[in-house]
Amino acid sequence: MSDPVEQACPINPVIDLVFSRWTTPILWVLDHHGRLRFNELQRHLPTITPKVLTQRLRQLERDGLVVRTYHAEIPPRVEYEISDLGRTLTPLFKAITDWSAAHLPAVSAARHAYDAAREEEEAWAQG
Amino acid sequence: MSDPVEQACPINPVIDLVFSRWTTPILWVLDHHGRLRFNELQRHLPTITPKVLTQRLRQLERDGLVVRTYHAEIPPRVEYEISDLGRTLTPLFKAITDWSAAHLPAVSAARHAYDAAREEEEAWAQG
DNA sequence: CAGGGTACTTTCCTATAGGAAACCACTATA
DNA sequence: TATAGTGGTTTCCTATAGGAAAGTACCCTG
Repeated sequence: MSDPVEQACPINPVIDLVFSRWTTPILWVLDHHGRLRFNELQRHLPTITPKVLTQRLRQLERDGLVVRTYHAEIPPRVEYEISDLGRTLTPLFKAITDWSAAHLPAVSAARHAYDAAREEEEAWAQG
Repeated sequence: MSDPVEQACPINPVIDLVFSRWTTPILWVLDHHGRLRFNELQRHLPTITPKVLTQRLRQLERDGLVVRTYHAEIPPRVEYEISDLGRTLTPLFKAITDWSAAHLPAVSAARHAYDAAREEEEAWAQG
């Protein structure tokens, strides 16, 4: 509570936790496909590198959002799945996708309007 | 839709929009204090630099989440307020703070457990 | 005439995240 | 014998975000 930013905005800690780069895609995939092995996950996230995938999975495991199961077979097999705690995020994700469906077009329109206005200003300044 | 990551996770565009660094604190402050001037905003976000504040405000304005009103007085006066579109995020923010209140302690506990397990492993490997 | 307030902009610097590519030990398969 | 597949690790490199500090143009106040 000593951090004034967190004092001003209680959402911040959740952002670091859930909405940092690659964490939501990983959770999303695990939430929709069940337990997956490392390479299966990689196939679902085609542009992620193994290094970063490992990093994010470790972080998610440490935060209790993902469960890692190591099978000491030959060859070794590792499975990742979303935890019960991770599953409590599902309604949040739904709320976000709903907002997205409802309001992203408006954002897009706002951007176009803003850019058009700026262009007009520039043309006016020149002509 | 050509980006495979966005295909895998419809939440991603919203993250770029709303949950990138400083944007939620700014929206949060504007949502709770109404229209504010540049320096007032700065006072509410004590650690933000003017450069970054300007950058984020421009971005939020472009995305239609914040309205900037310029008063051509002397000295000039500028006011920022959350837009109607920005206000549609309020229930989302509430959902996130609710989740935070309910589940952040579990995350914290998971971290401690993970760290403790790692320490134990190391001690076992050494002794 | 110095100093302060407004809303920024500009310059410079640095820390870090993240990507590319190679590597690792092991085994089954061809 | 060579190749592929397992789940990563290691090294190196770079782009960019973001911070610090100073500057800007204008005016008012003392």
